[in-house]
Amino acid sequence: MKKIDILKKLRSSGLRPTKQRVEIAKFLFEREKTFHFTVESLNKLLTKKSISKIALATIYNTVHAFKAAGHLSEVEVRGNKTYFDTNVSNHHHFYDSETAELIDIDANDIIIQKIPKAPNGKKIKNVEVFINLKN
Amino acid sequence: MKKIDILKKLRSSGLRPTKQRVEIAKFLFEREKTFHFTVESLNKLLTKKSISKIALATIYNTVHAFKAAGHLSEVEVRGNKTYFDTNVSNHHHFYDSETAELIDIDANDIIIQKIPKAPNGKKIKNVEVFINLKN
DNA sequence: ATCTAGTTTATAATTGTTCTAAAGTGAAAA
DNA sequence: TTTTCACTTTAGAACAATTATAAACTAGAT
Ligand SMILES: [Mn+2]
Ligand SMILES: [Mn+2]
Ligand SMILES: [Zn+2]
Ligand SMILES: [Zn+2]
Repeated sequence: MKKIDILKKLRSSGLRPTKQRVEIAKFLFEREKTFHFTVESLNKLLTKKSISKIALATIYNTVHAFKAAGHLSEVEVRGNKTYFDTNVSNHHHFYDSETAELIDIDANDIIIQKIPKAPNGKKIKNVEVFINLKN
Repeated sequence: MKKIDILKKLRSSGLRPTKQRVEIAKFLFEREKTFHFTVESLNKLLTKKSISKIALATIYNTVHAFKAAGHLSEVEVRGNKTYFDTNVSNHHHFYDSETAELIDIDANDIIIQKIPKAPNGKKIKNVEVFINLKN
């Protein structure tokens, strides 16, 4: 992902491209593979990597803005930390509880044959499959 | 579920059947349908229902003991509260984010036709399907 | 009845997250 | 340029969920 795309991504989220936001955005989006993270882990990685320290509140704010703009999604994982995902397409996950690591599964790699109908007046918004792993 | 079963359930968990634990256990297990709850919601319901007040720490302790003994399971729901489930069999859920309500789906009501193989050396422990609802 | 390990409880501590309000910054107007 | 002002960052406070602590309190064995 190019620098110009990072700036586009920020502006399209209604975010001014400040030093901190650019740094966060580059860290999140300039990579080949999906990145799954918690705010805590992101903060640690950013602290390790960058010269300038970014306040935790700024990381929360920026991550939430990206989520609101649809550039990040939230993944549910047991425990009380919130996991985010740079893959915003409809997909599924393996979860390795040993390493607390998520692995993407492409939506096409899981086919559900039979599914119950939604209850009284409700509709199905989406279906998430979560595959727990063991050794 | 009979009183005798409640006592059995407690003893089988290595828990002495104290007044508080019996009260919690009866509230959780003496019902027809699955019960999904958070510690907060359970605490409110118990406070409303029973004469004696049970300390929050006791509720946490008891719920965790039941979970450890396999009498309760944990369900992952977006947000930072932990959800518990009296249904400990392998099953799936509808989730209505409007009402923050979980609805059980029998394991047999979902058939997965295609599933990717587990990564390097890992095995599949279980598969959880989470169906988000909308209106 | 006595003893003891297990239990309950109020409260403190910890953890993850959100809020606040003061200081900082930058693009555009004057 | 300087000024302006809305937007940002930040440290720390506040808040919410959970876990730890340690003193008072049983239940059940002796
Ligand atoms: Mn979670
Ligand atoms: Mn959760
Ligand atoms: Zn993912
Ligand atoms: Zn359930």
